[in-house]
Amino acid sequence: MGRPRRPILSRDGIVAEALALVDEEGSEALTVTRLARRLGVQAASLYNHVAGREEIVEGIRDLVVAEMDVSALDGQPWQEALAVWAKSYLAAFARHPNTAKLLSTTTIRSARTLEMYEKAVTLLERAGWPSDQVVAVFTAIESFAIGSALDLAAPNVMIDPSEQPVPLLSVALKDAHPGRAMVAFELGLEAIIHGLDERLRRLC
Amino acid sequence: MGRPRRPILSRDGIVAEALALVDEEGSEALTVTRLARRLGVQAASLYNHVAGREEIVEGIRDLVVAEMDVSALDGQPWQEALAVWAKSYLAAFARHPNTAKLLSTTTIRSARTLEMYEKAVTLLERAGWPSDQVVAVFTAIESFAIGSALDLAAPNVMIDPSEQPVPLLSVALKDAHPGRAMVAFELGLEAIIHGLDERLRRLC
DNA sequence: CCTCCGAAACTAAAGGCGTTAGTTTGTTGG
DNA sequence: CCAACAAACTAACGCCTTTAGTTTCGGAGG
Repeated sequence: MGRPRRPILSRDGIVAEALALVDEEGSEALTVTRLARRLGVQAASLYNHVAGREEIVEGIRDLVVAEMDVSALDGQPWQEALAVWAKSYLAAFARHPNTAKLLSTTTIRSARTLEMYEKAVTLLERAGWPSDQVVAVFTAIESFAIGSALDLAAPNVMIDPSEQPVPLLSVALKDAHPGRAMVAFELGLEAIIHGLDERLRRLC
Repeated sequence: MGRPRRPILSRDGIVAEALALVDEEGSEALTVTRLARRLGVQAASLYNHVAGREEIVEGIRDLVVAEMDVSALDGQPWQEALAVWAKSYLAAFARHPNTAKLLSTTTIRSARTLEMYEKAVTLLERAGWPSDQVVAVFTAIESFAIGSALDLAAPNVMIDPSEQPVPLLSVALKDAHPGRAMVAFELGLEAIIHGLDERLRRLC
């Protein structure tokens, strides 16, 4: 016991291991105790490097957002730029599906995330969207992306045969392949951007 | 102690109180212990009526879904039907914003929810959507609605002045009124349904 | 070289969580 | 009237997050 010859822990190492833990065992597995066990250390030791569990979660957000193609938001035209960005958004969550639940509701403080929002606002303003609609447009796309990310990780619907029957649904879900969430996302993304495009044209 | 003269608990009463608890104190407040305290009872007593915490959550889903206008899915045309339904979907979550986080990821077993899905599938098949796209279309709309519901309950973005500045974002968020999530939803819903409409017309 | 300080691990503990097992007591059908 | 059952209870287990105080190591100043 006592201080080790070489430090075992670091903030970045803790966050990275936390992401690995969530990837491998799900979001409920992210407890300080289990994380510490993986790191070969007592739970209390983490508090020398991190203020608490919440800071770890926010660190995970930063790692996931880092995998998104934020530079796509510099591109032209805005429809294509948003589409590329949104796809990279979902792709990041597809690589870390279990993080979606963890990140969907907590307060956003991550600098990288704010930077991403700033770029999106810039893009839409430049494209000619009225200032009072810019946030709504971006929010709509991100809400769709978050919802799709959750769907990606969602357990399958359970149909209870003792309840009233749902024949069409049963058939429709029968040939549900993995990747069905991805297909729905691509379809919806195309539709929403198409619809937004038309709205902007009507405004001019 | 011992059996009371008149029963204090019931499955429905427990679930109703759980929804009230989540409404008033947030989704993290939904613990068996705190729920029992509100009901004036020991935690273990709930297990006489309910298999566990998960069943309570699924009961909450049933109550929230019951507030949605499922009958709208019987309407015509499909664009209007889906729009009315989706608005009632979000309205239900607007009345119970804290439930969104609770319900966004758990396995769906609620009979009312399955019934709703069945109606949606029926609607879209009748409207002429190809069978292999029906689930994707509906999933896209529901993902958007879920994402918007989460946004409704999300705490505000925190901008840390010590980090790099985000000028446009700061301005854009400055005049963010309550109801901004609702505005983004209406805008996105119109866009996505418009886009889907066009896709269906191209298919025919 | 020694001492002292801060860093980084530790142990111990408080207080909350979900859940199970077994107990007590009130109600009711035979 | 009493047996069976229902619905509360207490006690306990093994988790959880976090705080407080302790031990040991490395390095900087004398």
